[in-house]
Amino acid sequence: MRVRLEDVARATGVSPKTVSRVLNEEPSVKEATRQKVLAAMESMNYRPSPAARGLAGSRSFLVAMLYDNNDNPASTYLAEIQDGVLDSCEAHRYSMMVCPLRMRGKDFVRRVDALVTDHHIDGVVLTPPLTDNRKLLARLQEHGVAYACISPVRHKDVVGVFMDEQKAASDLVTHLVGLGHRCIAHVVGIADHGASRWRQAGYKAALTAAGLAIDPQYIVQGGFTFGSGVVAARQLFTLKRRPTAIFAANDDMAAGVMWTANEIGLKVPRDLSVCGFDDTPMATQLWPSLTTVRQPSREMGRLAAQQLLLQLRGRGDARLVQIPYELQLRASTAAVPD
Amino acid sequence: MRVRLEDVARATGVSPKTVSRVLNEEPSVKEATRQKVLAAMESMNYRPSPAARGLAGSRSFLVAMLYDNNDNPASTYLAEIQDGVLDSCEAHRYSMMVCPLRMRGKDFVRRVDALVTDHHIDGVVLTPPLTDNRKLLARLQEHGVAYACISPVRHKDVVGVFMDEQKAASDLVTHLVGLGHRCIAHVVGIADHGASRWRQAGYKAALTAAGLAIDPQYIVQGGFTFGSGVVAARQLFTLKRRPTAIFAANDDMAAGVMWTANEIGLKVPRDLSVCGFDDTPMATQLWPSLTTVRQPSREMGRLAAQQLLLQLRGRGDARLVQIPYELQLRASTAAVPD
DNA sequence: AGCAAAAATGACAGCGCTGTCAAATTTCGA
DNA sequence: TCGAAATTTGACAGCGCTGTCATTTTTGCT
Repeated sequence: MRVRLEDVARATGVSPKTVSRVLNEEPSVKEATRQKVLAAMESMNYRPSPAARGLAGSRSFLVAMLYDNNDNPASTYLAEIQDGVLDSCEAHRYSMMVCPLRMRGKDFVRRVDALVTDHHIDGVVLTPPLTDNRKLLARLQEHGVAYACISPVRHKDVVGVFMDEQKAASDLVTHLVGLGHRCIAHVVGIADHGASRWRQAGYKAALTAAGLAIDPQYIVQGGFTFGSGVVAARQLFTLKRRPTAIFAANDDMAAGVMWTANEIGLKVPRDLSVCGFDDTPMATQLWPSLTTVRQPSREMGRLAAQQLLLQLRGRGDARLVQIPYELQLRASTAAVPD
Repeated sequence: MRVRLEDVARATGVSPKTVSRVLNEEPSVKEATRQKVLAAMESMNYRPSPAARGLAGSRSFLVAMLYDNNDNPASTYLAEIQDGVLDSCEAHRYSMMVCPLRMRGKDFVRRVDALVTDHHIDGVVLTPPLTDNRKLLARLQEHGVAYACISPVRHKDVVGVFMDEQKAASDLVTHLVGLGHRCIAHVVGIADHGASRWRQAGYKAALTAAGLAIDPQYIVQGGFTFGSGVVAARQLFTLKRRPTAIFAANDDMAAGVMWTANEIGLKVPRDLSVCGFDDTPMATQLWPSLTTVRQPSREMGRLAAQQLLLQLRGRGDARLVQIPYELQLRASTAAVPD
């Protein structure tokens, strides 16, 4: 029925162990032998049994993508990252599991234990805000499970991928300033997310650099959701000196801001400039199309997984890769008229 | 280190095989024994090794969610279904893998072979348009892999979940007629998708029922993407008798239509009513919010997986579940003024 | 009470691979 | 040319569980 390693061994005239060595790319196999075995594997269409490898060996060739689905119900962001991770996994014949975790709740870390123990996971890709959960990281280390992070807050001794979000946010706000805006508000994301911190810091840095004061009234809390953008915008619109531009910490909230602007009859960008962050598909689908910062989620997923696999396969130095950002200046921002 | 089945057996004073029986919910175990074993498992925090179970037994407790990622790059629709499938899997201690498949290309079916053979997959959840790929279904049957379908075209001998999309579309268009619209256009989805066929059929049925003629000019081809909605709308807007309402076969295309309306200065819903289908998150985030049909993707994923597991666990009759639709009448549709 | 049938349990091999360690082969310097 | 070291290969056990089949215990009936 199934072609087993033993079959390949017999066909090649070597021992099963040698075939195993070839399969696992172990060093001490004579080149001629390796070629013979490889050829036999190919022609017999041999495919190793993950179950057997996992059971017998110390590796499972399984990686998991972990995410917090308290704050992230089925977002495009995660779907794209997942696609990227999958890409890298397939390239190296690893399999991927997706594991939503509810970061709130006591059994959160135990879920990880279960996962890791059950499936013998070799490594995980962590998405924010899991990337900086101390307990989680500690637990993974205890289990000897490697991990790569996407946009982690702490960069020390971490492998993965990140973007200079603060600089990007700063550039974006500087662009608003360049358009003549002086009253620029900011809708903050979920408090303890790195993304919120960096984007807010960038906002402040740009204002300061432009010699503008930072008005606490112009900084309102949001939660990365469309709805929270609506709430924040309503609050901002009641201010006596209404902002002429609003920088929302992500596209969803920016969409909420634009929606609210429409609701009260403000015309974007004539009466109000709006910009977001992430460049989700929605950004180009809104009217007017949204000025934002491109964050290539899929590529980030791919790179993070790539670094993780580098580590797992003992192939040289995995590192924290920086990925460039890109401003997307579109129709939702314009010069302030006077 | 790890708690094994044997450890539980020793602690309980029974043979490993009996513990195995309890684990697999086999019938012939005395209730008292079962309870003892269950208690021991619990207190020892025993978790079976999926690798060992897969290797030794005939089941892997693994299901895969298959989708075609040629036409579906990282959509919310799939992400939600995935969430739902995951829900059901976890409820029954099954694991899930996600498997993008490129339906174009020769090795498409071989990818499935690989998947199934490699991981010994017990069953798969199929999403459109995979649900009706004859070759795929045949191959799965050959492999003895059970499957459940989400919105399959053919309903005969199929397990899974579906909605009466034709009726829903018809209701929606009837609603437009009720608002006084007589020139109602339709943007069709990808040609061979069931969704496209049903929605178009519903459109036609509603017009016919209302005694309105079906004008081929008012039916334009789209591809389920925002961009294709834009293209379709531009085409419709050049017509001498411009439609007063456009029913797009999904929300993405409806968003494209609305975007294009904005582009040429048409005000929705004053100058044009627009409606979509699916009720993606975007529907409420557009301005004006989109009239559409609610399709509970997550619930559908959950139900499909549930039926699949019913089948896998030999628990009675899995079937094709019908799920009710729900019209979401929002701000993008209004009475035609005269 | 006694026996056949049914129910419950156990012994044992083996799923397909890898880790350990020993054996065979090759390489290389003197 | 020979021996020690390095390289390459192989034998074998066992990972944690389940399938098969044998054995023991219980049940139901006369």
